[in-house]
Amino acid sequence: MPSTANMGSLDNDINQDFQDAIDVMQRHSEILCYDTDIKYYETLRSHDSSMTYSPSCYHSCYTPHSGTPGTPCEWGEASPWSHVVPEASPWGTPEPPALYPVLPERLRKVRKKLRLYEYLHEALHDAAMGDSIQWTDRGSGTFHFISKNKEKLAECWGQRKGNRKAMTYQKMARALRNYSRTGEIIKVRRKLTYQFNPLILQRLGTMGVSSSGPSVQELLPHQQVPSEQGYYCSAGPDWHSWYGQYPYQGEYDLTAALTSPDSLKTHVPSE
DNA sequence: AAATTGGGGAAGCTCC
DNA sequence: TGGAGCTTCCCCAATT
Repeated sequence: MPSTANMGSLDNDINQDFQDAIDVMQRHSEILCYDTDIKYYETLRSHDSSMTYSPSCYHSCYTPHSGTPGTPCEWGEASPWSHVVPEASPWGTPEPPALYPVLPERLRKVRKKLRLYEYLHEALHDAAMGDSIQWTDRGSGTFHFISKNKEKLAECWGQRKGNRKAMTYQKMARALRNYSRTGEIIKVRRKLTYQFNPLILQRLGTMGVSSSGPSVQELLPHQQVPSEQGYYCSAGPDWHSWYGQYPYQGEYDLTAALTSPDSLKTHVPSE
């Protein structure tokens, strides 16, 4: 098990990196609208006005009690979940406003499309989705799907995206496997279990469910994340130290994969 | 043995 | 118009 001191050091490093990244993003990024969310809301509203909306199935842009359906949520707002299911947050209280930095009006106009890993992170904080997806070890970003209801989560994801056909767990898992190559999420060798990249987790935790943040590659431009590399080492040497710190490390055959010359010549985090 | 889960190739679609 | 990020289909292997 990792020492608390080491983890704290890593946290500090990551926090500093993310602060820098966020500063840059706030200066340069254009945030694009979740048009698919709006479309989904419109679909729901037209089909079933009595439907109970889960914030994971129907994104927070609609606040049932506010009387402003379809209004895109703004970054300056507190947790959107707090409108819908105030008790749902695992933190016990609505998200502190600090987690949703107030951005200039110009930057709030539009946001990028929601990405799957963002949706999953969102679902993990949604009590209504607790029967479909749960944290295995929140500290390490490990989560698992509940076998019985995993299809429900997938369906919600498909609805949220406005897919032509119904999303299934199989298809969602296929998308998740693609994350193995880019490093956002990897498969844990445990049934229905996956793990967020800690940097992604940190960004999601810092910025709520925004999708405008940098990719792993953007965050770690000095790292090589070649798709040709093995699936467990796809995110480079930082993952080596990362796995060294969290549970399930013994379930990975990482040693061989991560000790290749290529994987070691890049960034190795200081303690 | 059957069902479930995991994995990947490949083509297609939508959005930026 | 090209690339990213899925989505969809299909097939097969491994695990339960």
